[in-house]
Amino acid sequence: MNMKRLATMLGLSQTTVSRALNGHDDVSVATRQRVEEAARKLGYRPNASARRLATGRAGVIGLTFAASSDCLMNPHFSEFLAGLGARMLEADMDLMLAPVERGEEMKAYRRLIASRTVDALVVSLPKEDDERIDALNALAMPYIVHGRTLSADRHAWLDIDNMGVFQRATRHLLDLGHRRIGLANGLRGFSYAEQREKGFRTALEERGVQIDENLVTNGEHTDVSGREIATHFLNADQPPTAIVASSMTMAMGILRVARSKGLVIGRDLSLIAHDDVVSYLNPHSMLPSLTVTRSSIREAGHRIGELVLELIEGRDPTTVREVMPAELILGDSTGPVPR
Amino acid sequence: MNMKRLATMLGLSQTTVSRALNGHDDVSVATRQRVEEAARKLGYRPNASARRLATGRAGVIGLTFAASSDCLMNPHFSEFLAGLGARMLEADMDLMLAPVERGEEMKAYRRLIASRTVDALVVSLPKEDDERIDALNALAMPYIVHGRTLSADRHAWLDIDNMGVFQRATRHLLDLGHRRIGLANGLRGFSYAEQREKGFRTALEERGVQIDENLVTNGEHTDVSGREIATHFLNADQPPTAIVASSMTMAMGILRVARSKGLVIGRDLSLIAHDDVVSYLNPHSMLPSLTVTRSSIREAGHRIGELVLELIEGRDPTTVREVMPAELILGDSTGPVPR
DNA sequence: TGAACTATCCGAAGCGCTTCGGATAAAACG
DNA sequence: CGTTTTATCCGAAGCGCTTCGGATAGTTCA
Repeated sequence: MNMKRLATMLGLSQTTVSRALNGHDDVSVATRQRVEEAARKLGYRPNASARRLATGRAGVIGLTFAASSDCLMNPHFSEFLAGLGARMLEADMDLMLAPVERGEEMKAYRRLIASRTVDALVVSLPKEDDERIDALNALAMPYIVHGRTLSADRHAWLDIDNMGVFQRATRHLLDLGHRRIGLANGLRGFSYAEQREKGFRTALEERGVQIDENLVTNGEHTDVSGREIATHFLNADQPPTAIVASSMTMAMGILRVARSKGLVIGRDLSLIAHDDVVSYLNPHSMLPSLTVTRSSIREAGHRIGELVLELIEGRDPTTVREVMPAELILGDSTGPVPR
Repeated sequence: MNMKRLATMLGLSQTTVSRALNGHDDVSVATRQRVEEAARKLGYRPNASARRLATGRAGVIGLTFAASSDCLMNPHFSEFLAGLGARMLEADMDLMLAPVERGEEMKAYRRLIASRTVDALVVSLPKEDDERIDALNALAMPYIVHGRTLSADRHAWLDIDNMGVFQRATRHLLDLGHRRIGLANGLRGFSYAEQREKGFRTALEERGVQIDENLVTNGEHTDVSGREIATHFLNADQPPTAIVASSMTMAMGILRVARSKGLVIGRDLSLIAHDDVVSYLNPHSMLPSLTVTRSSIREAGHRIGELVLELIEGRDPTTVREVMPAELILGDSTGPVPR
């Protein structure tokens, strides 16, 4: 069933049918209803390719995902997607997922853009100095970055205040008297991790606490990585009395190692983790309940959907700069420094 | 840059350019090279919509994902996607993710089909008697089910032997002398969960062990759910001496509760979990290392990609029936029944 | 009452690609 | 040497939609 047939069946021109279905105002109410009813009854759906070809709009936004192993973002990816997808659903748009090899994102972006498959892109996991920005800016395709680069004034972005939130977390530990604090951060290079480290360092510096570089570590957001780091920390000559972790999965690994060493969390060792609010990793279900810095990655996805729609409508990308709130929520995993 | 311009620049007809680029054999090697070179140099990419309109093929396969909260499949979803995506990448095809409200999948399928956005669909999480099968069979669109329904002869599918593998796991526990065995299964209704329960029951029945219905439970694949079930089990008058769990996340919850009750896993309580090989949930990194039934959901995704391509090529769907291997891997979480 | 609007509708071109059915010239054949 | 083949190439139609620029008839206005 295509528009031509529908039109002849109705005794109307294709033009009128098209305009009726698309809500133009030069068609009478009566005919519009007649057309809409017939379309529904006959199950008519415009051919997406034809419409795209004619309008130049795709009704699709694109994002890449690493088809090869992708430990880092996996647990967060689907949460983000769920939020983004919810918003796209409301707007009757689709998500195109382009699988890519790590670091080959631009290839996929170019393909999606050149083949006019998408109306906009969502760029994930930016580095501080991400080469994608320049490349995309040269390409005349709206895009928004989840996170931000050092040249955030040159692209649309939505982020959380990674630096601020880790600074707050570290300060909290300092307030409790801790002086030897370890950082179990995400992988080096990614903007969020660099910002978090900066927050961590700033908090220590502003209190005049000497930073032990052995206590500043990076790893994947996995429990394995958390265990490695915790082992490294706790076997040191002067183990830290508190740890700030970049993800719940890392925190789980840390908890396990601490427990196996007979340490009581919240007394012998304090722990704060960042919680992206992944539904199946609940800090309250941990023992003890974790003190976390929390910001819902799903909500971020939803909001990014909103913004990307505005970008498609022509909003100036450089005006799109949003910081999602992140809060420090106290649990039982932090306590005063043991004497 | 479009094909017309490219053709005139080369002094060729559009036809020849098209045929050269698409590898037809009625164009000389010399011209083909000339065309390919020019296309590369000028960054020409065929407009996807136009090609789709002309060929009727979309170069896209579609799948739905629940935009609302979706605890059950979240952790497995991106793994599956990664496998599927890897295969699609090789074939230069894209994935269209249609966000849907739970249970509204058919709406999305119809939209994707009617608008000719996709060449095939991947159906996830089937129920035993899934209404999508009949609906899709009426729709003349190739699709493959990840899992299978009770009428598996009416659709293409790829699955693991859920029944067999849970039967094996249960038998193993019986061999170790356990008689009170609990099942922490996934949500009722889903085919995989029903099959697993069937395997569990069959193993017990074939040894003449009376089944205590209080020990047959269902829940989401989360650690919270695992904790609830474990609490329920271990507070009972006659707690089970062994548990079979449907996912690693559930197992984590169970471990935690057992530990908090002072039970030593592998001695006081045996535990087997199903492991979909999600990269950030590694049974070896657990303490103790878990005995698991293992089958990589990522590989399943990859294989499904392969099969869906064959379906698009016209392979008879009823000949597509594959069982992925699943193995029982012994760890330290299972041991002889305590006397 | 004739001119100027207004409300509705339509013809036809065009989006960028593929492909059917030739056309042309060179090569092979008897 | 005339006729088939073969190797290359091309014109034009068509995929299903949108939209520009009218066309028609009914209304309104001076």
